Amino acid sequence: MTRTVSDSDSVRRHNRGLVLSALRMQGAQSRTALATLTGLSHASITAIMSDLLVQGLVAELPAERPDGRSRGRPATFVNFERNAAHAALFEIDVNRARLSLVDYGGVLVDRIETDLAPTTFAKLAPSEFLSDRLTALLSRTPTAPATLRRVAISVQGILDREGKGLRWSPIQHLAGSAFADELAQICNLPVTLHKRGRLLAEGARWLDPALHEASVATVFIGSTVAMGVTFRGQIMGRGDEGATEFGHMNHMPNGALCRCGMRGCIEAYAADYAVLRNAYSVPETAQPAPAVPAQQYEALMHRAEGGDRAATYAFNIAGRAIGYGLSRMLAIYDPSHVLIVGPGARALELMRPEIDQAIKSSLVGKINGSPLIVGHRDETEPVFRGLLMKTLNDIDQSDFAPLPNSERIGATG
Amino acid sequence: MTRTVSDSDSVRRHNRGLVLSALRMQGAQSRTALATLTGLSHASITAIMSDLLVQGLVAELPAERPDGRSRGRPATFVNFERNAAHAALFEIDVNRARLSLVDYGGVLVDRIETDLAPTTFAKLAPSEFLSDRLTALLSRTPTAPATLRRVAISVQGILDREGKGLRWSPIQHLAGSAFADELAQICNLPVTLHKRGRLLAEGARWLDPALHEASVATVFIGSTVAMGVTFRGQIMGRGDEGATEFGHMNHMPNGALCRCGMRGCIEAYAADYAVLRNAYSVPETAQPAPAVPAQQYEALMHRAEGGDRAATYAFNIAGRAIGYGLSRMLAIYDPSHVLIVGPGARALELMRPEIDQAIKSSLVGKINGSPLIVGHRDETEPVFRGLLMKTLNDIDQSDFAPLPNSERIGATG
DNA sequence: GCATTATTTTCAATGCTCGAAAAAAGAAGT
DNA sequence: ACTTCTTTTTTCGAGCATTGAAAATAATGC
Repeated sequence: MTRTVSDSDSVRRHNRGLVLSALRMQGAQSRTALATLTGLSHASITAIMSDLLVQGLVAELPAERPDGRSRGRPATFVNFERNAAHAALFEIDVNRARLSLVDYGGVLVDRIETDLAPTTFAKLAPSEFLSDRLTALLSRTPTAPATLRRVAISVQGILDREGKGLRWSPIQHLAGSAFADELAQICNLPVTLHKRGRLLAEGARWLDPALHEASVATVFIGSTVAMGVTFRGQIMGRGDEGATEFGHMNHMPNGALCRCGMRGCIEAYAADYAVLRNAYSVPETAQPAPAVPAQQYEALMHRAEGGDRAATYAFNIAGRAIGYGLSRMLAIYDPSHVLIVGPGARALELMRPEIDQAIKSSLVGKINGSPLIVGHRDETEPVFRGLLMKTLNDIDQSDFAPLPNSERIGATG
Repeated sequence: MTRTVSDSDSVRRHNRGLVLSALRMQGAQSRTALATLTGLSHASITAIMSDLLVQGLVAELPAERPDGRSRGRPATFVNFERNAAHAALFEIDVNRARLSLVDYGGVLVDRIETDLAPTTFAKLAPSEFLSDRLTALLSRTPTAPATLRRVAISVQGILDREGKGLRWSPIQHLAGSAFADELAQICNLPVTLHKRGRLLAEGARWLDPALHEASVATVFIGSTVAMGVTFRGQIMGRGDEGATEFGHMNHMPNGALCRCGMRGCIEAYAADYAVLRNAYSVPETAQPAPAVPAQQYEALMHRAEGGDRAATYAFNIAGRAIGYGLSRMLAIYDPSHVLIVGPGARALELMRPEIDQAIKSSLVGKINGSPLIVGHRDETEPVFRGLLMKTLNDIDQSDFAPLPNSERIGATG
């Protein structure tokens, strides 16, 4: 038990949340449309909507449609009031950090990019770096600081069980620092930490409406291998924040050396550096290259597509590792779709035969059939999109779903 | 969106559910205790309770405690009315079927066991077999048929995505038959199908109150290898009914021959027949033994405990397969506890070193640390317990949570 | 027998939802 | 230009479940 709520105020709160997420998902809507989307009565929509309008969270759009051909009273559309809130979104990668300012309507307002060196965080405390970047960004948009409600950070690595810090990260000198909490102290705002793979799953939901309620595993293949999983539209993984660690799932006991220092990880067979290593017959126990230029990886794909034996072999190995990883995942959880994103998505067809075969060699894959495996171009946008939508959704539900203008809620008798 | 409810009746429904599950979990309680357990007000408990009493779902216990020393008005305890409902629970195993009649209080009323031959379901349609057994059971308890509300069936194998039928099963001639639906037709009752591994997880929740809200992977090791997983008290796996297929997760590409016909499954290294095969240096591609007598398996454990090389080796191999399986699972989902049950639980200490090492060789295992792995004696009871509690809970929530004595619910305006 | 103590019920108030009817705002027809 | 039609949105009256506080209940202790 334990959880339990007073349930009464929670109904209203829940319904507000329903309205907000309908708007979030479908964009500007008329009240009538919202009633059918949420299943609430028109009367309730009117009530909830007038609250939202008073609070300035949504605004009525100016009447449009001068193009005739609508019979009755024209609908007035409502949508998010863009200035109702802002969020700052960090995407921290191995060699780059990107900070985006977005408004409550989900529109990108401003953006700063910063290169990262392996030593950056050795010299400068991560929280200082972040607050510095944040200050720089905010100074350029005078109106934003007042309405900034969240700082969200995308990172790679393994989060602790509370999702508060990194236990391990491929980004040098980042693990072990409580930078999220520190930044929250400094800027006095909620700071949330998100595993990149998880945001991939969140982003995939918004890429294609058909996937929004489906069960999807989104696999990123590039300089790392990552995965995020949704189950009927819900993000899976431990906690709200933990996430799957597909890239470092073991593929072969005592196998190839991975960047993480362990051996036999899927990443050590399928990431760009692994393909490179195998294409050039470098021993699989050799230290992984620190970074692989995009052109070099692309060139390998071309060679393989052109029939080059060594390159083809390397992609076969990669496909095999991905395939067995998927087949092992299918044993625990089987999605209807697998989305391959990132630079490696372009090499999907080179890997597909081995992937298919690996899946077919497992009982679940054979019996239930393989999920639909599709590649998706967009390399980095799914992560940004995921971060954006997750953060806005969080503001909707946590900040704006309660607040019925007076403070005490519920029956007072 | 899409789901959405009218919310209003759903509040009442939800709170009734809260009361019922508090009772289910904690046993007989006073109203005051229920108020604190559910977080509802005393007034609401009174209202809900009087409904439940009128409907005959719960009953007040006769005042007890003649032993003095209680100051104020003595509490009257309420508990489930045992005859409010009955459920019939089938546990179908490879060589045995067990049918139990239980009442709404969770008490075992009657039980029939039947041996199964590999040809049983070739000669007799599964649904006929089941309805025959059911008739036999019900004929012995005249009062039960009237209040029978559910038939629940535990099976092994792979369920289809809807959880309506078996796609594959180690039980001969069972897959492909729509016996659940057919039985539902015959006896005109809801018939639910449950994967055994999943019930294991359900059962584990009830074994130890501390585990009820924890994240636990329960692994059965015996003639098969199965797993069920809970996440903060919620059963995981696809759908409500699908489940994890740990035993047939691939361990080694192209590895040992499994009973399922595939190669390299964990089961093919860790089930009793696999240990036997390895202990006697039978090639791992040899056809698995159809059944291993319990004594023979026990004897192997004794030999290994006594230091016998071949037996120790076999259990090491088993531990390795289990360990890598767990390590791979940890990448996707990491529970705080792993419960090992079944005959193989007795061999846990023989396997533990290899399990530990496999987990430590993966990044997540190394960084986050190994979950707490404990063995649990009870061989078969967790499954029964899981089937029992899941079915009763289902009756609570689905049948008894609505029904506010008149039919139309909600505001009527 | 009366005060004390703990459990349970009663009571009045509150706030949410809903359905139906009314109002609003144009388009179409004459 | 005015009425009729159509669709959207608001208003209104009612029902329900919840809650906190107060009252009732049922023993024990002195």
